[in-house]
Amino acid sequence: MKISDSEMKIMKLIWRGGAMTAADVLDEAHEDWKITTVFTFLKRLCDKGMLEVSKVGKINYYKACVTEEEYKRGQSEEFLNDMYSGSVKNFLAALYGGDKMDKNDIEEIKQWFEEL
Amino acid sequence: MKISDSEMKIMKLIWRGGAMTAADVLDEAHEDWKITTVFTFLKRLCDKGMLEVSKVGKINYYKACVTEEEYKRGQSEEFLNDMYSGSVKNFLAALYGGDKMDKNDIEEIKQWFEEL
DNA sequence: TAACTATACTACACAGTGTAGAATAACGAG
DNA sequence: CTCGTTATTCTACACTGTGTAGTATAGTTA
Repeated sequence: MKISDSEMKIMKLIWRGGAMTAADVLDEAHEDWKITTVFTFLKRLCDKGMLEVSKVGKINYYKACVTEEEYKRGQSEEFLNDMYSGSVKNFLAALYGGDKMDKNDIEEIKQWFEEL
Repeated sequence: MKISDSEMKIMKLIWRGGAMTAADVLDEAHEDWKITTVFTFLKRLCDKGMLEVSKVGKINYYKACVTEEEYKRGQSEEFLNDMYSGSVKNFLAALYGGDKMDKNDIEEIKQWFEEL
């Protein structure tokens, strides 16, 4: 499920800080948003299956349904499928042609593989 | 530069087949497009810097300005930056947590690294 | 019971995309 | 030289996603 930049910003807050109210999000986002704008984003994130609400009294707490790791993994798999027929190796080979992986990166990755 | 699904379909045709006319694209795409629709897509691809036109007589030939490898690499780097602060290692580690990389994939990649 | 607060609902503008009709330009046939 | 044909450009419209927020509502409290 794709989310927009603003939605991502909110997800990051909630992933790092746990369940939050709309007011909390407004406080922590440091964006020039109205509270109603925040509610719109939160609602859309619920619709997209990223958040769920629990009401405590009249207060809505929004908490993540999907972890950051799950989300990123999902996005990564989708990207690999779209772009490289799902092949991690092809992806690495493509990057190797550019300047995205230098000697250091490669050493680091090799080492990481050794440790598996 | 991001391109849409239809635009991507056209780029793939041109990447694989070399410079083409709008009519060629229409023929090869096997989509239910009108010729004017094809011209719209081709124009947008030119505007996005993906194609360039050379006129031979009254006929436009559209050829790629960006190779498939360049495009994919660009997309991949953008993805890595957005999602994993540019770190290939973090990307691999994230996939490792899922089912995207099995033993075979890992062996394959290890081997690829050895050969570098 | 009137104001306040938290939330939900509705709305609008702007960009990107898919779609294509209408206008135009250039060329060849008569 | 004029007209139809062909290749191309221009213009337009609908639909979706996104950012943005005013307005309505319901529950709470002074």
